[in-house]
Amino acid sequence: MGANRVGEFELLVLLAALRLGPAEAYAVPIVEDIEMRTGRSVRRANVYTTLQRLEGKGLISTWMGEPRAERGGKARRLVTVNPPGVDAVKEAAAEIRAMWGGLETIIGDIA
Amino acid sequence: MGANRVGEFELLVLLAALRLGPAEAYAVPIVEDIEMRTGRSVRRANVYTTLQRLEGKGLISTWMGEPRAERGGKARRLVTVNPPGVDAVKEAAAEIRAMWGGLETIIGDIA
DNA sequence: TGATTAAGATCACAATGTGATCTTAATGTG
DNA sequence: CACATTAAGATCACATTGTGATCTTAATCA
Repeated sequence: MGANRVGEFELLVLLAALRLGPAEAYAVPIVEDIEMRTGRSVRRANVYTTLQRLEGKGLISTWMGEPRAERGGKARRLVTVNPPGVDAVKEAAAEIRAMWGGLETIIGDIA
Repeated sequence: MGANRVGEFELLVLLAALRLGPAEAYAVPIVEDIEMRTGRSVRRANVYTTLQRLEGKGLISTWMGEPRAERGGKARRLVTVNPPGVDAVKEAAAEIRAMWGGLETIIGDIA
């Protein structure tokens, strides 16, 4: 427990991968998901770096998909979140819940 | 907007300082607050490091309190969260809400 | 054949996280 | 009075994570 704490951006990538699902999770839509939801700008390169680190920790697995018959239809590196990755996400959720508790009145419009 | 993104641990320290309030926020209870709520173990030294960095960014201000007539009653370095610090916390809250939205069914027991 | 497009990849450096270690200033005690 | 004890503050180095610059590859289109 707690052995797999992830960084802030790593968590965003895990969440995007979970939302997209194994058939659709690869760097480009991961970038789009994070950008659209948070409004911040994300480099594809940084997603690759992070995917490599997450895979190194065993939190995700990746594999190359099939090339597609479209312009620029290069094979995609698809992503699936492994059970330890899901655990890390759940632990992050628990931590967030614990730390934000009771602050609504102090900060205002958290909820 | 978005200019003051804080790291994961920096955010935990800001939240603890907000919860404790200016009269009670100094390193020792900040450590206790984070440990009790998250269950993770926190070094006082790391809180000092983080307080220095947060103060460097202008997100908090600190000052030395009065020594107390108790054993080990050394002056405490008290902490107050400045308006930019509150903004950073609100931005973090917004980001969390945006990124976690719609994942309840996928992950299970988030809420 | 060369342009265009979608996608993948490496690298270096910056920012943040974290453990080891030490110091200081107060009171208690033999 | 000297020394122990306690609460608190501080510095440092190193590990981990975040991020921009830059380049490559593989597909179709003109």
